[in-house]
Amino acid sequence: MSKSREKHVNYDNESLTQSTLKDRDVYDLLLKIPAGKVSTYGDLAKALGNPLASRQIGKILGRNPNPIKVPCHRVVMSDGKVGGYFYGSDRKRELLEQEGISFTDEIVKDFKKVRVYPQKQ
DNA sequence: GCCATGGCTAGTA
DNA sequence: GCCATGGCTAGTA
Repeated sequence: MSKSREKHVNYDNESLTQSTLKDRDVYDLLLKIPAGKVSTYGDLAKALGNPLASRQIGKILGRNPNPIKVPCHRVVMSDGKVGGYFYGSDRKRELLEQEGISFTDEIVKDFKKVRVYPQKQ
């Protein structure tokens, strides 16, 4: 795999938050997922112009600086499985259920209906 | 080398 | 299940 680094560094005030620019982009997208809806790691990656970066999205969500404000629990796997969560998948499912999402056998019920595709704008 | 993924394939029922 | 993916990190020198 390519080892080219090309590290992304912020030089504006936002760099003080110790989030990379890309992290910020991900969190901004998350804020566009309303309660009761979900999106997927892959969809966020596509929305940010890097369709193969779904795993990186997961890692970025894992270091979400503000789990209260930024709803990373609304991001699930492309097949409707719950996916990981800092506080555990069970907690993630509970949060989603509180927002009206149902599960059958660990899979989001009516996945197509509750799935949204946030765009960067 | 990992990894909060994804998509495709084989192989079962 | 399997393995490609790609960016970050631990750990060596």
